[in-house]
Amino acid sequence: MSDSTAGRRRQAARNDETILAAAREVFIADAKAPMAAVAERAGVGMSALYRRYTGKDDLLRTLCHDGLRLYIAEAERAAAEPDGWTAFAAFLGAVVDADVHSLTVHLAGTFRPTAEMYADAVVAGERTAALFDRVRGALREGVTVDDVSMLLEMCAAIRLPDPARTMELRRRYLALLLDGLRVDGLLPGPPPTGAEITRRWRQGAAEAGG
Amino acid sequence: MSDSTAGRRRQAARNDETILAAAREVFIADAKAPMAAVAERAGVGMSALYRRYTGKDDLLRTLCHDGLRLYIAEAERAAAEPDGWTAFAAFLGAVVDADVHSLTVHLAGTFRPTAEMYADAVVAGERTAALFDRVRGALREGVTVDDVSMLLEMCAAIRLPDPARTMELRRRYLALLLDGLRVDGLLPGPPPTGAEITRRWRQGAAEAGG
DNA sequence: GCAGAACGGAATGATCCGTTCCACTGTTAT
DNA sequence: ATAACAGTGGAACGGATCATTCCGTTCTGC
Repeated sequence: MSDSTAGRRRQAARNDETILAAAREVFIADAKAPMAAVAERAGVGMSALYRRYTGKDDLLRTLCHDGLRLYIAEAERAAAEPDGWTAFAAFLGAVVDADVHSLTVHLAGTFRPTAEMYADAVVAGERTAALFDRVRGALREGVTVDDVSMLLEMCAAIRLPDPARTMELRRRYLALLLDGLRVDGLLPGPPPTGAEITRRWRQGAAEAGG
Repeated sequence: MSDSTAGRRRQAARNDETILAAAREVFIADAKAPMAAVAERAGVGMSALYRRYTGKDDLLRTLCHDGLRLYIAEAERAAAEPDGWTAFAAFLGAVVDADVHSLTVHLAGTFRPTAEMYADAVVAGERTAALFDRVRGALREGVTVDDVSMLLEMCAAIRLPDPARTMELRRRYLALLLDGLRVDGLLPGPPPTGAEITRRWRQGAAEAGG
């Protein structure tokens, strides 16, 4: 084999990446897209998909897990930042930009999560909490780390046909939310509970709304 | 006919309301719910639905138009309030509580809108602008009325299995957003354009994200 | 009683989609 | 060379989901 540029092996290796990237794009744009859409976007046939993944579940799980790992990686990268608020804001910005939410929460519930994925979800929660603790003093009373999940959800709801414009607007409203977090005064209603947040990771959570 | 309580006519008249209410509940919970789900929720058969509406489109259009009218009604009710900020906040609260967004924006694009609906959408925009103008002075620089649509979209994204809890949390984050609107300082990125907002009312806007 | 409005719910027909299958193409090892 | 095969494209299959229609029934208004 060595390095023949157009070898079958080479093509296959390149397809590994191509397919994953195509799947990410397609499922970020529409969580319920058909497998054929992924094949078309990647410019490959169905066989190329099913040779690599045992089924749609498998592909979705992979994508979701990758998103989770990205989330953790961004949290750890941000943690290195000396200023707590900068770290917190940069982390949220990165997560919003990468549309991690569409890759994780919106895909979870579609398949049975791995034990490993569940463990990583726990880690993600811990990393978030660590960043959150560093800014707690700057935030208004009564705000909890579980509120952060909801803020991310809200940002993910901003969705326009143009991805670049979507990112721009999400940043705009993320800034608005972050400013809101530092205003004085109690917010109405109890914050979300941990159970309300993690429920999404259990299988069977029906998609609602469209 | 007159007033016999259990007459077929009476039952039919009551079904008019029952079906509409059931449809509202069902389609708020899931914009893509099947007609059978509406029938079941209403406790009627399919015939009762198709006797009243020529098809699913017709029912959806009716629901959507009702939502639009509710939006306008709430805007006009709020306009009577002497204090501008109170009016603005009360209006947004009412719209969020009624989940008007799920009834209008999320349903639009599923069918071809009536000319009358389009006209009402314009009126809705005017009423919103009128309320907005009264608070513009209190808001941070660069915020436009089109931002308001996006804030409503963000609130609508908060969605839990329990409707009461959903309302509670939406109120919480609406308060956060409103506070954020009054912080000093420019927000990043240009605000949404009117075209970006009204695009949803034209037919063919594919649902994205799930 | 009778004509028919109103109804419940099963049957229909179309569409969509995950998955499988098969013929084909280059590659590799002998 | 050439056999054996990994890798592939894309058509075909089978199940599921739905909007809509249809038919037999019930009850009202006269």
